Amino acid sequence: MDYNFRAIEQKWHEYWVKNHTYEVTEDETRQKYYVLNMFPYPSGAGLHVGHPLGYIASDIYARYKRLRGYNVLNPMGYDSYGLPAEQYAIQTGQHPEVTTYANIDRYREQLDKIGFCFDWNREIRTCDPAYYKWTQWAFQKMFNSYFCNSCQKAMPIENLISYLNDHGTDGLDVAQGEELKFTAEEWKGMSEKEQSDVLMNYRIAFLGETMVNWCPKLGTVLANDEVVDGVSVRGGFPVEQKKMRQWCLRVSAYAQRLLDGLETIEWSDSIKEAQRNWIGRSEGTEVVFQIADSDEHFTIFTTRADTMFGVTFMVLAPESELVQKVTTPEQKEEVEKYIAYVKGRTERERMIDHKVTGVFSGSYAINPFTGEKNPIWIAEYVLAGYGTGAIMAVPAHDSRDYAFAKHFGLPIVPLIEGADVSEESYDAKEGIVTNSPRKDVTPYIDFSLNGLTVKEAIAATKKYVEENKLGRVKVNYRLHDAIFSRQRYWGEPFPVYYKNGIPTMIPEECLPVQLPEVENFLPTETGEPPLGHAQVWAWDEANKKIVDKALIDEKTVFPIELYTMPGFAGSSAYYLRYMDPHNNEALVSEKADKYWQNVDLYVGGSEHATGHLIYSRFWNKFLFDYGYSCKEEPFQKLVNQGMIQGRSNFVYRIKDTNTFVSLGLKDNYDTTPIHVDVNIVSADVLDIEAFKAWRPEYNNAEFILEDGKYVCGWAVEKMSKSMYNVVNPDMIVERYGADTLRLYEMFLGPVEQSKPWDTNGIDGCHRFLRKFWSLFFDKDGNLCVSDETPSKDELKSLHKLLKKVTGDIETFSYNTSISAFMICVNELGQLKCNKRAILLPLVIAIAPFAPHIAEELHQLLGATGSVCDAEWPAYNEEYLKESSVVYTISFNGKMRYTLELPIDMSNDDIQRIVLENEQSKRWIEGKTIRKVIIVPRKIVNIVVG
RNA sequence: GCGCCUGUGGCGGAAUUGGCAGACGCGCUGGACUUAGGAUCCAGUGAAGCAAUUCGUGCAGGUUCGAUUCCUGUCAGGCGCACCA
Repeated sequence: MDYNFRAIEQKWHEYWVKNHTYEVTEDETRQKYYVLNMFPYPSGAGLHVGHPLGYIASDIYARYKRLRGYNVLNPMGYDSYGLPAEQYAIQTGQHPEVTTYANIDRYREQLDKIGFCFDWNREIRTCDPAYYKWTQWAFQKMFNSYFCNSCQKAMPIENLISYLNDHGTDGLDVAQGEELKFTAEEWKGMSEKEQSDVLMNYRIAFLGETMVNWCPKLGTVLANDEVVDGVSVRGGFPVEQKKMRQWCLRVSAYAQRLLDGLETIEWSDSIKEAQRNWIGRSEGTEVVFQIADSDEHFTIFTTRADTMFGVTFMVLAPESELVQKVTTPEQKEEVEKYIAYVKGRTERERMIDHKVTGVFSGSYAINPFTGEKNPIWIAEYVLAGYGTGAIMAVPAHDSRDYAFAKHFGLPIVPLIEGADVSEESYDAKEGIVTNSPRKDVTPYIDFSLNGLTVKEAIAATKKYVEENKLGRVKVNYRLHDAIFSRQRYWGEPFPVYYKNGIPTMIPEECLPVQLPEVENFLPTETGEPPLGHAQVWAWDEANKKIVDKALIDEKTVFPIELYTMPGFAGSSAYYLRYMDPHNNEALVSEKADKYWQNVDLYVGGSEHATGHLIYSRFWNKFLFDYGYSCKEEPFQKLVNQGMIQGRSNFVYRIKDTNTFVSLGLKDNYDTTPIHVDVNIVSADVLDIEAFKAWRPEYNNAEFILEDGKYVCGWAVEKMSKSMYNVVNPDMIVERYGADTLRLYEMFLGPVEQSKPWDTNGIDGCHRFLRKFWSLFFDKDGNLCVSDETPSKDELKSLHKLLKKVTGDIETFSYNTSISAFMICVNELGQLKCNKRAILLPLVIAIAPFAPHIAEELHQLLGATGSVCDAEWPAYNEEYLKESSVVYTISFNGKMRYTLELPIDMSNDDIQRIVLENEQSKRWIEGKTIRKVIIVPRKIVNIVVG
C-alpha cells in the first residue's frame, strides 16, 4: 500500500474534530503546561511558509509534553484590530470587520491543513466585544490606580486621594509626571476639575500632553517611521511637532520591576539585553545650579559627578521651560530664531544628522562646587525627554560637549592624568583624577578628588552632594510612558466620557462599550478622529446607556471619547484570557488562573522585543499587583523563531528586446534582471511554457538556453508578493502532505535561526516518510507486522533514537531529532525490522513531528484511540551498553589509530596494551614518553618528545 | 558610536562537559533496474597527493597533551538602540 498522505491527513483531521482530541480543561490530577504562540494579525495575503515555523515548533513541544503526561494548553487566536484593514476600508468602503473576518476564515483554513493541536474551543479575537470588554476593564483599573514607589506596586487611587486630603503632597513618594507641591488645605480647596487634573499626574492610565508628529493635512498623528524629511511618507504633506492630549500608560513606573523581572525568566540574552537597553537604567546624580544674578535655579542630571571641576558651560534643551527664564533681553531674538529652527526639524531629522547647533541664552549658572560662572547655552543635542532636560557640559570628557565646545570656541579643561584632549575628548571612565579642584581657580575649596580613580571620585562626589544638600543621588530610566491612544477607527473604543471636561469612566457593569458604526473611516472635516462620524456616541449618565449625540446636554448626557486604543492594547493580556475565554464575570477566574498560572513556553518573533513583550510584562505586573494574575512574569520561557526569508529567482532580459538569456551566458549580453515567480521555477530551472503564460508581455518571449535549459539566478530577500518569492504552505501540503511540510520546516535548521526557504530539499523529508511507511508493509503492499521479540540490534537502534530525541526536544533541536529518525529508519530498513515492539514506540515518538502518519500507523498496529493519548516511550540504557569500547589512540593530540578494548579495563591495563601495540611502537620509536592521558571510553593520548 | 548574535564543504546544517570535524538532508558523480526518469535502490562525494600522509571550522595570537568549542585582539555579516549626559 502506498503512503497516501491526502487520505490519511483528511481522515485524521475529521477524527480530531469529532473526538475533541485537542480540547483541554483544568485537571487537578495532572500537571499543567501552557504553550503559546504569538497570535497572528490576519492579513489579506494569507499565510506563507514562514508563518507556521513557530507554530510547528511549539506544536511539537506541546504534543511531546502531552505524551509525557502533562495537561497541555495550546490555544490560538487572532490579533484582529489593526491598520491594514482600516486602510483597506478607507480605499474601498468595505467595513474592516468584513475583511478581518474573511481573512480569519482563510487563516483558519490554512492552519487546519497543517494539523496543529490547538484547542479551537478557546479561540479569541481582539476585536470581539466579549474579548475587548476586558481590555477596557483593565484600562479602567489602570485609570483608577497610582503607583506607590516605596512599596513598588499599583494601589487604588482612593488611597492617594485620602492621603492628599490628610497630608497634601508632603512626604508623597509615588510615580508621577511632574513633582507637584501643595498642602492638604490647598488640595481640598481645588475645584473638581482641578483635582481631576492633579490626579492625572499620578494615575497609571492618564491623559497627558505629549509631543507627537502631527500631520494637519492627514488629520492624524504619525509614527516616526511614517515621516521622512519633515513630510509624511503617504501624500508628502508637511509634519510638525505638536503637543497633543493623549492617553498614556505610566509604564515608566514599573521600570525597575521590568528590569528585575528579567533575572527570573528564561529568555535569550539578546532579547533581555534589548529590553535592558530599552529600559535604560542609569545611576547618576542630580545637582542644583543657581542662575547668576537671579533667584532661579535648575537641576541637571549627570553620571559623571567626578567631572564637576571640568564644567565650562551649561546646556538646556530647546523645549525646556527654563529657556524663557534664562534668556536675557539682548539674546531674545536670537534664541527665538533658534527655537523656531529646532521646531521645524522632526524627531527623525534630529536623530539622523547630529548637527552641532546652539545659541547662547545670555545667562550664567553658578557651579556649586567652585562658584565659577558658566554660560548657559540652548542646544538641540540636549533632549527634553531625558533626565531634567538640562546638562552640565564637560567638553574634556564627553564627545558631544567636546564637539560643541570646539564649534563655539568654549574652554576645555581636562581632569584625568595623561588625558590628551587636543584632538578628541577622553570619554572613558578610567584613570586618575587631577585638576579637581584647580588650584588657580578655587584654591580655597576643602574638597578634593585628586589622586582618586574615576569610580572613587564619582562615589566621593555623590557623598559630598548629599551631605551638603547640593542635589541628590538619582536613578534615571530611558523607558518612556506609552502613548495609548490613536486617531483611528479600527480599535478598541475608550470606555470614557467627558463630564464637563472631566474624563469619567463609564461604569464597569456597562462594559463593553462597543465600537459604533460610522459612515466613513476618515477623520471628520473638523479634524476629529473617525469616531467623530458616529451618531450614536454619547453617554446618558442617568439611564446608563449610549445614546444619540444630538442629546448631549452637559447635564446628564455627555460626549464619549473619540480616540481608540492602539494595537498593543488587545495583545497585552490575551494569554490570560485563553485560560478562561468564555467567562463573562472576569478576565480570568481565580480557579483557572491558579491552575494555568502563566505561559511556560512562548514562541514568536524577536521583533516584539521592545513592544509587545514590554507592554505585556507591564500589563501583567499591574494585574499581578491586584491579584488578578498569580504570576508576576507572564512568559517563563521565550523562544524566538527566526524569519523565513524568500529565495527569489531572476530571469535576464537583454536590454530593449524580449529575449531572455540563461544565467551562465548572461555576461555576454547587456541584461536587466527581472524577478520571476518562484512557483514556475524548479531547482533554478525555468518552466518556459509557464513563464510565457505568466504575463501577456512574455507570450512571445525568446530564450537563449544553456544545455537545453533556462537557468535562473537567485538571491535571498524578504518573502514578499512584490518579489514573487512567496511560497504558499497550501501548495506544499497539496503536493507532499502536511507531515512532510512540518518535518521539512523543522529540518531546515535551528528554530531560532533565520534562513531562506528553498523547496528543493523537501524531497528528502518526503522520502523519509515513505520509507518509514514502508517498514510496515511487505513488497506486495500488505500490512506485515510481526510479534516476534526484537533483536539486540533493533533494540539498540530504537533506544539510541529515543535517547537522542528525548534530549533534543527539550532544547528545540528538532533538526537533529529528525536526522536521528532518518538514521533509525534506515537501520531498521536494513535489518528488515517489522517487529511491533520496535515500531509502536517509534510511531509514538514521531507523533509530535508527523502526527497524521503516526495516527494512521498507530491504528494499523491495532492500537485504539488517538496516538496523542499514548505514553512517551522511555529509553533504556541497558540496550545501549556495549561490551567493548573503541579507543582512539593519539600521539601529541594527533589521532592515529583505533583499538577495541573491553569496557571495564583498568587504566593501567589500557596503558600497557596500548604501549605494547605494534602501531604505537612506530610512533614512539626514538622518542621518550612524557605522559599518557586516558579519557574513559574515548581516547588514549600519548605525549612523546 | 554602544549593545547583542552569527561566521564550519557546492548548499541547509551536525559535533552532549574541550576528545575521531563535516552527522543528516539537498546537490553532484558513478552504477543497477528500466521504453523512459524530475521513480526506486546501491556506492562515492572537504582540499592536495599514485600513496603513506599533509592541510583544513572568517583572520592573528594565547591557554591545553588535545580547541569548531575556552580567553585576547581583529575582520565580515545580521539584529537592536542611538546626541540617554
